[in-house]
Amino acid sequence: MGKYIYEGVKDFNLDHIFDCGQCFRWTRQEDGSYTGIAMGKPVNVSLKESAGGDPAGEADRAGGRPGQDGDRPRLDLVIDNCSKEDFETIWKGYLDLDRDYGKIKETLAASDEVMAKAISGGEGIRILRQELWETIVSFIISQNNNIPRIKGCIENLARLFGEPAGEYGGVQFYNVPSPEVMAGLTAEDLAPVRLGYRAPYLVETARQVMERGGMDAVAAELAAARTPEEACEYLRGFQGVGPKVASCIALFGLGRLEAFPIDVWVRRVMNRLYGIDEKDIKGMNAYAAEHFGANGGIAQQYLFYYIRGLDE
DNA sequence: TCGCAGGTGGTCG
DNA sequence: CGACCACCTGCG
Repeated sequence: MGKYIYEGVKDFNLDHIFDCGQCFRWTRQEDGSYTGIAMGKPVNVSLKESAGGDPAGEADRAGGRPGQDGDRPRLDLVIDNCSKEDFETIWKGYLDLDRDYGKIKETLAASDEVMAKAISGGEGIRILRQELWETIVSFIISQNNNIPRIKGCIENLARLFGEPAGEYGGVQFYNVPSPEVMAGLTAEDLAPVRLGYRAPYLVETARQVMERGGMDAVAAELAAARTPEEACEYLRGFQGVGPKVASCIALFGLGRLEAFPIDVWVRRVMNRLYGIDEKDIKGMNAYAAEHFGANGGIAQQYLFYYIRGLDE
């Protein structure tokens, strides 16, 4: 399979998207592209600048007017190992390409001065629309853990217990094992994955999914939830899923863009930039609901990327 | 060595 | 309820 090229992509930065903690199965290559797997398809994603002078993103960052092309530089998105059909059915949705992030950024920046600054640090973020089960597994693993180890655990889990998903660049890829498979395992079986105390959480959650009729049934119940709070309440019924993990699943696995996951980084940034007490989770949720509204999850990503940039 | 890393579950008061 | 605290593991 060859390359698929999506011409004229805007508000799209590979590092902002794949290195902001929302996903764990993508690896940065030496050339700045990312190789990874989603929906059982391994691909490489890169950007190519077509003719034009200015550095990418400047026009948008300064509050550029959408709809005006002018002599703005054009950026093409290149997906290698991707057919036109795969692009239409998988990657367009996964990469959230149909959403107008320029407009969202304008809205967020207009209502909040701090956010205007945060956006300029991660202006190319997009919320990936990830698979539900993989998102549940990933964020249960993420608790009290660091990103390199989270990635390692997920790779181990896929390699040792998942189905082969084809090869790319000389590397064999594997899918995260299904709830059916994981429900049949024990925490002991999972020892080589090095999940620590999270292993029994995953096994129990897989069993709970099966008890509820499998992943499709769970997804249907979650789709019926009117609000992200309702979805989170349901998700918190799973072992190892607390408020933060539930919120991440709602945002990244269900596409509930209002969800506003509050982790240690967001707590820090909300305290440092808005003066809200670090323990006042309720206050932070209220602030997000009022100022960020339907775009809470996207705002959270800008804040997250921003504070990480400040600390590094 | 010991603390810490994108929290959660269990136990108290 | 809200405030603690242990917890697998690997790294600095």
